[in-house]
Amino acid sequence: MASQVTGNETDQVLVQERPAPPATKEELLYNACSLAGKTLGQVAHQLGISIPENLQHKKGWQGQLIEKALGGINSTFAGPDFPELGIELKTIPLDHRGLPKESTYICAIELSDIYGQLWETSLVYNKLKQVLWVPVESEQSIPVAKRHIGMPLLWSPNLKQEQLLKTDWEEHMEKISLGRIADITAHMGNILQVRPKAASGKIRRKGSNEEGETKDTLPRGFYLRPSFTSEILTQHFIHPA
DNA sequence: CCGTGATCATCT
DNA sequence: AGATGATCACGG
Repeated sequence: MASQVTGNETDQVLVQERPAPPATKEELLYNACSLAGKTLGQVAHQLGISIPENLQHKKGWQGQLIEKALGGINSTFAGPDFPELGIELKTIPLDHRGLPKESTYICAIELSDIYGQLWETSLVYNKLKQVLWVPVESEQSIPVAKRHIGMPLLWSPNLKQEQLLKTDWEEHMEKISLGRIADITAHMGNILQVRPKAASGKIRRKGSNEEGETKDTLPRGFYLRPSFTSEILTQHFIHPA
């Protein structure tokens, strides 16, 4: 990986290595643990990345920062961030109580060639079967640079969780395969919801149902509800009430 | 344009 | 306050 020189050279030239992709999950987890307790500002500075005042126009900034810090692939690849390890990286914004502030985006929903898809080979399952959660302090009152990174959690769904995910996914996919994606709202799904995922509400994309018909629809994505990600985190991190 | 990284802005 | 629907930036 390329190294780079940070801006200030008054004391010495600070050369920071862009971490190479980790070879093992132990290495990835170790690296993620070493970020815990640091601020986003510290990590950004080490990587020579400028820090935005707010995330209004930089919505994916934290996620991309942590991804770079851990040597994840930087692309539009529709699969886990660490393909060799089969691990997906997700930063998760926490409020002052330590609870998730937002839903968690999983992936775009295919609108073609969906007939006969199985849960076991779905993109949702492939992304969620092993996730490295990296909590980030995300109260808006805290300047972006001062927000702390928390202890990471390498998680895989347990049987109950996987069953819930599968059930939701199958219900959503059945509607979609019948050409009824427009009928799906974010109210549906116990833990996995379907919400718009586009640059704007005006975007339209061709889809097709099992009869080969096409229609224009607003692109959608799968998201995990905050109540579910909260459950994931609290399984492992006990915090006082 | 599309999929990734997500959070924003508004309504209930 | 919490959730839903809408939106922003970037790389390919």
